[in-house]
Amino acid sequence: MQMKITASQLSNLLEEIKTLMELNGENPFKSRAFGNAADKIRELGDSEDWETRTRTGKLTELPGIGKGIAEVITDFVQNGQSKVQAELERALPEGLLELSRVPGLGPKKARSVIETLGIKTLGELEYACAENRLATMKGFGEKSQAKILEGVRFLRAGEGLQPLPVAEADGLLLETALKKLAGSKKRVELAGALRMRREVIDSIDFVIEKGAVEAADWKSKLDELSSQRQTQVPVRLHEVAAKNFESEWLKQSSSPEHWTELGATTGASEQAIYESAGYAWVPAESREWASDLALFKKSKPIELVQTSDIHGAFHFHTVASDGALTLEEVIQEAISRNWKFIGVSDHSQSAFYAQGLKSDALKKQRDELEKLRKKYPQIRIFWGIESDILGDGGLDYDESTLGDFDFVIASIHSRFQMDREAMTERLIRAVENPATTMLGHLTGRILLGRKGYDIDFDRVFEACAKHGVSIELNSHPSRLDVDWRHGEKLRKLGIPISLNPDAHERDGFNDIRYGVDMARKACLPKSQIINSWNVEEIEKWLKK
DNA sequence: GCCGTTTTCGGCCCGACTGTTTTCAGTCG
Repeated sequence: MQMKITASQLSNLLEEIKTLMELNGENPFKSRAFGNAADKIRELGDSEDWETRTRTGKLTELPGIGKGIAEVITDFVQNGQSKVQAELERALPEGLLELSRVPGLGPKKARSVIETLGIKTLGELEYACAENRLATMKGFGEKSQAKILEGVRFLRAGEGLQPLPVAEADGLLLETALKKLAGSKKRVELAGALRMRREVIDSIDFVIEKGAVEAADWKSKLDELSSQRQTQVPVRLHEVAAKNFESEWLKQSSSPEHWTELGATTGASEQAIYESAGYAWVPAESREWASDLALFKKSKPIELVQTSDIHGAFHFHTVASDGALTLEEVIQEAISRNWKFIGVSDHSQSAFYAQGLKSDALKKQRDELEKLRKKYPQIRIFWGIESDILGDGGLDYDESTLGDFDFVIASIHSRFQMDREAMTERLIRAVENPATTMLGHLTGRILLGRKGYDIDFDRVFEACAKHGVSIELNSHPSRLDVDWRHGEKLRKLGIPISLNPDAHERDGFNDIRYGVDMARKACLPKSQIINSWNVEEIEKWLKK
């Protein structure tokens, strides 16, 4: 069966080849070339017809794609697999791919662990750490062993777990298949963690009407779909009689705490069940804490933000630092979404790894921005910077440079290893800086990849409230940081929350929907979400 | 591997940190 070739298939392939080359110790510039080509393809997306471009030999017209990479792509498009990728995989020592995922273990050290200790799996590595065998190896010691052990435990906890967007794609695939099997007479609905928009998904749940599908049919359908699925997240079907469908659907789309707190169990619809208990309908994503239910009292339910309330957003990177779009392209994309405002913020000078902007680059961007403001009067363009928070809590430019921006996002990008007290002080100092508008990705966590650093949230939140500093809800699905679980504190302190895509490419604009999901999970009122404010309100707030 | 040119080679982003070492390799962002 011929499947349409998508940009994400191709960029994933090239990205994987890049990783395999790194692990194989290839020339770093060569592997980077594959990474660059992957970025380019992702950036162009499916506006390109990749099959036609491949067939007609026009791949090399794209910058970053030369003869070599065009051959790899052609091979993949024609044969559905890549010889280069297969060869690289063959050349790789067993276990290297898995072990190199551990924070602190790069290609060199992972290889050394495999060769010296004969370790091939995370489980073996964990055991070797417990046995103190790593610490005795050349180039390793007590501390690196402890760090690696922590990394292994963190990764193992993530097995069978997937980030929301990845599991969501599987969920849609399965939902379509299930509904087709069930036909129009029997109901099938998505429930569980996916319907609740949890940031990490541990199972894909459906509530189905009794007799909707035969177990054997579903099993063979699942087998058939397994090659198209991107995850091994377990799938669960909850079968229920038609008369109890709504109540079961509600139960399977709520936390146990929420379900218990609600108390009511029967009704013709979810809405009716909530109403009979004195509440307005609660969206599934907001059914987490028992105490949040009170926010939905029928007399005066909380108004949550929705995607249609989003008039704009802050935190976009451009080609001036590590983004893929030019300043003008970012603005045009915002306009195409009917946004009323956009806040661009490239990296600051200390962010070498991301080509942070030095003073001449700042001036250049500012001049360009002035021209674009005239050219696109239909949108308010805020000029900002994502300033690194330095080790001592200071920001990255002098006071007068910082004063030129409309807004400043203060973020930590280095020195993650500080203890709780030092990190808390560092953040508070950044909050106290009069130039700071908002705190970026508060804990630096990478979901399923890296724990955030430990801070005293209460103290940081209180400092934000005191100094009128907003907190970013970084909407990249691997961050979703600040965590929605802090919703009650943020609500009580009334700290303005900014749903920031932190976009480095066109696709990143879409991530804001995950920010909306998390804001709804946090039960933050719409009025607290900066993106829903009109331009005058934002300008007034920024002036303060 | 890609690119660009003063074109067929040489450069491609690089600084900080960590833990190890006893002057630096490896990892990270």
